[in-house]
Amino acid sequence: MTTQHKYHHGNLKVAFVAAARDLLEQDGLAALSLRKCAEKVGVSHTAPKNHFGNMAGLMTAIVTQGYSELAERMACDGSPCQQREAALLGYVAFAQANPALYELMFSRDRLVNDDPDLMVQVRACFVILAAASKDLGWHSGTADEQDGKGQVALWSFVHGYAQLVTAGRFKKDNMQGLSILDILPALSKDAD
Amino acid sequence: MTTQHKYHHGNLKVAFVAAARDLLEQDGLAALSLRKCAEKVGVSHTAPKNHFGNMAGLMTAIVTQGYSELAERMACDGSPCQQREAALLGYVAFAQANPALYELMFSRDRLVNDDPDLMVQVRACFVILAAASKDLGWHSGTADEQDGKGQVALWSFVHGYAQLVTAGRFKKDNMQGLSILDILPALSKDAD
DNA sequence: CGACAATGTTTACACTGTAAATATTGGGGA
DNA sequence: TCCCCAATATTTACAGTGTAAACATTGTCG
Repeated sequence: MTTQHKYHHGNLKVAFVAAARDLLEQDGLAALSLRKCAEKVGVSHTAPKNHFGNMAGLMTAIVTQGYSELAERMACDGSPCQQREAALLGYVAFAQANPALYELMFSRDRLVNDDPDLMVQVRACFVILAAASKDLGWHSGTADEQDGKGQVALWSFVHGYAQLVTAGRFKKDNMQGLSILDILPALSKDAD
Repeated sequence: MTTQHKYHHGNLKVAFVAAARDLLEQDGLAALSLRKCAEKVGVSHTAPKNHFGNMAGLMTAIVTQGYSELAERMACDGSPCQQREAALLGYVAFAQANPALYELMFSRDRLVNDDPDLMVQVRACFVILAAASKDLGWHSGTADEQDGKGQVALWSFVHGYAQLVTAGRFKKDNMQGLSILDILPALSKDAD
């Protein structure tokens, strides 16, 4: 009974997302296809249409899960300084652990960008990064201006670093033994 | 005679790259296809095989041209401070003017990453950014250490900013009237 | 218990990249 | 000059892709 094939799979949505993520990290973004996912799950290739609509819908679901996991990786309960370090290290670690998914998460025209679930998870990540950019001391102006600029600056920095690392644009010559905490400007000010 | 169709196109390589870039910025990265390029050029759909080998070869050619243009946009003959400003503004302007091409330029598995021509152009861009990161004053350590970290930091920063802007991850609320020069930390130190 | 919505399958179609065989052209040596 | 050959472009073919429409199965709720 347990392994018996039923006409209704039950939770095909989560099975599809899992299969898609396996294919994504195993063979790369270009090799991801609905039909391979369907074969992997053991279901006809048009089954996902009921759950995701189309390819963009499936990718949006994967990416939404990705942002959720990214938020988990960045979360920290310690001091502000510890929060910042955890967020940055978690961000880069996530990108390195899921490079193909990370690329898809910042793709321009493959996702349903106005998907409500996706927007919620993206916002959750931004909130964590916003908290991590408090009291950076990078900018002048009022406290609000400092916060606004600091948020944009910190996210730009960590995202650019993560993508350039995962895309292989940094040669090892410059990077051996360095983490993002060593590269971030003026972070050492309150580091110890 | 001038518009007469010849069996040998003449300079089909540059014609294909131009057609591909048109399609790229018009319909997005997902809509780029060899067959559409061929139709646009007015040639059979297997013609590019002799020049580019495959899709990755064509994309590599487009991206190589992109890096060349990016270097042009960043280049500046003025003072070090002017060079830095020109490089950063040119970088962001290029990304905003060619968002789909810019995304492709940092794609992971669609390009021939060890292509000699591509590596030359990528390196040229890095050289300009390295010059622009001189005397940033962001890091401590020896001059060499400062330079190495500053190069990685500045490229991370500008690339992350450019991609997050073109990907629409920044809401207008935080960004109205601000340029990257306003966001860069500690750049105002020598800005005036 | 029966209708109905949810879910999955079958079939079909247009489109894509790639390979192999073929055709055309132009240029460089006899 | 002429002919051969390499470069270049075409034709044909094939496997793979996403998507739509029609159909089949299942669970649920009145």
